[in-house]
Amino acid sequence: MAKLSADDWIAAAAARFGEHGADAVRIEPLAKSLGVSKGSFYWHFKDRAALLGAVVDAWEQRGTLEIIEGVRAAADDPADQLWALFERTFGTPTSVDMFETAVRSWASQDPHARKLTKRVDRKRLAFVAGLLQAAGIPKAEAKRRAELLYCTLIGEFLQRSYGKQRLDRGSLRSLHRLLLTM
Amino acid sequence: MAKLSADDWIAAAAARFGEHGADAVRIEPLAKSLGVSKGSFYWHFKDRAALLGAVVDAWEQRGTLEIIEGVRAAADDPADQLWALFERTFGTPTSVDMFETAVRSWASQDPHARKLTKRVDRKRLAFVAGLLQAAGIPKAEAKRRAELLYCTLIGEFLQRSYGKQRLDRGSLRSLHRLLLTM
DNA sequence: ACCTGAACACCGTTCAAGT
DNA sequence: ACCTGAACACCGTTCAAGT
Repeated sequence: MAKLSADDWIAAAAARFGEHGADAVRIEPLAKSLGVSKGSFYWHFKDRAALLGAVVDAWEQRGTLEIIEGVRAAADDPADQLWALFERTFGTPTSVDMFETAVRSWASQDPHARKLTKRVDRKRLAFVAGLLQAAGIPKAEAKRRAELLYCTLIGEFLQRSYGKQRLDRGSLRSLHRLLLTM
Repeated sequence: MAKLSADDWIAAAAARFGEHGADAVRIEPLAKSLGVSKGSFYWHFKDRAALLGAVVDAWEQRGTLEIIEGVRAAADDPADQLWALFERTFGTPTSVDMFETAVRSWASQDPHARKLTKRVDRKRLAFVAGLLQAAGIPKAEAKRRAELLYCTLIGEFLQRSYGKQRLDRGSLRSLHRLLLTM
């Protein structure tokens, strides 16, 4: 039997976290699925909170930059970039948006997740506001619309977690048009 | 010592549910705070799931109609009604919007909460779509905008739970204007 | 460096017994 | 009709001991 690393625990925990929330991350079942005793967990982590902390840390890494880079590469025109952003966010796979929702629920309970989530939100908001400005919306209004758009996305994620259908192409087109209205 | 009714348990559970989510609703601490043994809980409810079921049932009663009535009474002009709706939803007290978020997280885990939340969402969406139609937006577009608005509200609630500032008057005004754009 | 096994605390659930 | 107290299972956490 190969020995486990902290990363093995984080990967297993992240899977459960994304599917069923922070609460479904339990040491004993995790240990069983990894084929070790639950006691061995405490060699890798101080406690359950430390494991959850590592899970959200890993999310911050990949959650912020990937999409931004993708959007920049996809188009030059700001209106097209906004559409590319829609495709990458509203069109994200279920596993990703479940994770987004799980972090936010957890952020309401846990100070570390809270600080980290706010940082992620701030970066994304700045990016979207910049994009709207580039499309000709005045700065103050661009900030407001960025915040509205971000709320819409987060709300869509949460509602999908209990079975709402994705926003269809028509709704996204309406949103695109409204956000760029002068 | 006065004996307890099922409603006493529901009230105590609803308070914890709204503040810290379904997960914070634990029988033993609840029993302690009510001054009885945890065993007595099982005279009133089949199990923990039944208690949570009763908590969300109570929410459905008051969560759907109160606001709709209030909005209808507040104004006659559809645009003014939309604004009255904003005040009653984006301006809701923290306890209410925490509860809204908690139900939705719970709905992703629990079939009963899921069915019930979808029913509540459907009723509210129909009301908002009707309101936008009355304001002159064509039916199909009114539906799309209602869904977008509802996403925005739910997203705002979730983000507030981890400390985001409320949308300010300026943002709400922008949203109001965009939703009524022809 | 990584793991086991036993121990203890906390909480969900059951149930026989109490008033 | 409503509650207690003891019992058991499950899981978080600790720790001495193993390799």
